[in-house]
Amino acid sequence: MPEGVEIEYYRRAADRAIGREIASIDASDTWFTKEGTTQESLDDALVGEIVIGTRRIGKLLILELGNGARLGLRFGMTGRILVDGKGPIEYLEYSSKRNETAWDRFTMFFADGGDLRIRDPRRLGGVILEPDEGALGPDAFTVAPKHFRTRVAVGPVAIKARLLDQSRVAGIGNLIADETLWRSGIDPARQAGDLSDNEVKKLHRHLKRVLADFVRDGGSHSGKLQASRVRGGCCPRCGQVLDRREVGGRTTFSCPHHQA
DNA sequence: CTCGACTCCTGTTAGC
DNA sequence: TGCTAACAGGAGTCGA
Repeated sequence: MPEGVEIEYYRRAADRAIGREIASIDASDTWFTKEGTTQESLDDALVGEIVIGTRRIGKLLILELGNGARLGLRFGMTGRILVDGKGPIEYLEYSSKRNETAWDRFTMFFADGGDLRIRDPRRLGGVILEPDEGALGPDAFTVAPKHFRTRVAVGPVAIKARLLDQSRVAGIGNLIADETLWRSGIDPARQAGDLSDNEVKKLHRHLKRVLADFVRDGGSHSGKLQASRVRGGCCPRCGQVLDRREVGGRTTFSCPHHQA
């Protein structure tokens, strides 16, 4: 469930790596290194270098190194970041509440004795040297209304599927999408291109509010809809039993009464 | 190019 | 009690 909101927390945590020298890398889980990245390529590019910055595009966290190298970190659905043993999030919705060092899939050891690691029970995350940032759309936190309209509100695809498409706008996951559509009063299955100008504006406005609320309240599980995202759950606004469907390949909850 | 269907990963939980 | 099957969702691949 880490969505753009959680990755922003992770990025802030990763800021604690800035200024520190990388002594060694453990990328021995070869499933976790993606797109040709290997233990050897990481050793060559990173060991002895200093972390000089962090960035985030959608759900992709990027560490910038003194030699110009970039390291991309992905967290899948259950991945957490730990810096010097501490993480910004204790446990994730839909993930284990246990903490097992066996779930550490990637570790960056610093010369000062600390480390940065990804703890991911389900191994859906990954590590990519020089990730392709061009494949991602503009970040959901900063996307302008104009870009939101031209990239998202087009075509016959369900609006929810569009919101989840990282190449359109990056950072929206299942919970942010459901909460935003619920607040906007828009049915997730509506064709993206059929939304009125007013609905598109409303959607964009609510997206920004949802992101701000989720950052303030602790994560993507902190929405008003979240407690009702269970079979038989009722709409917090009108009390109707929520629809549970699959839209855009994801479990989707929506109110049959006020989302049209 | 677009888009739905399928696949991957594995801990948790519902149900028999 | 112990087992199995369904479920969770991010993201890549494939074929129409």
